[in-house]
Amino acid sequence: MKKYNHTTYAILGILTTECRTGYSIKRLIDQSLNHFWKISYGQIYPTLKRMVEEGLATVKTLTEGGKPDRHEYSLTSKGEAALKEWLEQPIEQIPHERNEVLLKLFFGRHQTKENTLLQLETYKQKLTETYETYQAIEKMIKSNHQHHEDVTYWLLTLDYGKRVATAAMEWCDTTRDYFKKEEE
Amino acid sequence: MKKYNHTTYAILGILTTECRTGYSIKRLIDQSLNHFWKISYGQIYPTLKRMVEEGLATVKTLTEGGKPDRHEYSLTSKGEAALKEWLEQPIEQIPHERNEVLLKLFFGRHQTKENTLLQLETYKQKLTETYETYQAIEKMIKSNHQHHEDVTYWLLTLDYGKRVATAAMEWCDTTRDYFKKEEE
DNA sequence: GGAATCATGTAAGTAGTTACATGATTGA
DNA sequence: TCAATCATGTAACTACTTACATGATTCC
Repeated sequence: MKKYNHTTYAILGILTTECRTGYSIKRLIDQSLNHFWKISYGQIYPTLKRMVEEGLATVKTLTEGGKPDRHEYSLTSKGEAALKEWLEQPIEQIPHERNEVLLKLFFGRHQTKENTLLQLETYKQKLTETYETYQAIEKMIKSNHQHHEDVTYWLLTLDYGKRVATAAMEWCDTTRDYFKKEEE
Repeated sequence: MKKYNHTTYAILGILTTECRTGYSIKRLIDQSLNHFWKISYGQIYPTLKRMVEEGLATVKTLTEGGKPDRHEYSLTSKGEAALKEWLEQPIEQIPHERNEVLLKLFFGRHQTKENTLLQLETYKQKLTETYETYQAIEKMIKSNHQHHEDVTYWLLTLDYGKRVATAAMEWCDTTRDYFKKEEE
């Protein structure tokens, strides 16, 4: 079967929920997948168009006076099959993260200790905020039972985010202590 | 001061080591930064060219019969200043990882349990390999004392990679157990 | 009255990958 | 003799972001 890009698969998956428009797809991503998958309108709208051309989805245009036309997308059986096929495919590569903090630390010899410590503080601060966002999302998902069939899976992805963030925060602490000890 | 892209800063940093050519920059990245920063020749060569145009580096061309000309790059004081300035800048955003395994799990309702378990197994397998690679890099860095001034920093970035990989592996185990229990 | 939400999309630009092209030397 | 290493680079392509443009409704 033909291969599509990641954005297409992400949208195929989202169209299995009750999200039907580009706008609501964006909202779902921002609210629930944002910790491991971001996407912009500049990708969503052209991708939706292409998906219809490819026969993965159909579109119904609802015209209302004044407002822009509302485009409601639905999966075709071809779309469903493509999603299933992708889900069954084991991943080829683990994601390679690009980490700016580590890049700066890598060249740490050219910085002052104070600056390195500041970088670590900032990073930990951001990680803490991220962690709190995860907890907020978790709360929201749990209280909003509309999609109860998906909830378990969604929470598992959040658990991943929390664990990784925790490990990163612990690294920040250990590394900070290391530099503090060196200062003495 | 003018802002440059991440690739430029990465290369500025590497030019503080004894790497002087596009080829050896690529090698250093593959051997030591690969766990959080990848880069291809298609980026390195055009970036080096631009860096010379911008006055961040100078180039000396060494012609030898037969072989392609060897281009040796050196930082200018402007280049050093740009690197220092970037190092002092605290990061604005933590890296947003795109994780295909999580994306598939997010739509796990449309998969069989067996398939989800298989995905987790594959992911854990890859993480294990990654972890082992980190240990191999660590060994290599420790035994190769040429760059001893940088070694501490390089090892810290590896520690990060190991911790995060460990957390991810633990998540794999917990999640697997969760699905195994459900099966009963 | 003004911000937020709903709703669409495009154009220009940046970033990055992959495949291709070339060819000498060194070591097993 | 064959693979690996050294060494350069470009062209085509894919992916993604940001800024822009439009405008009604709803809530504070």
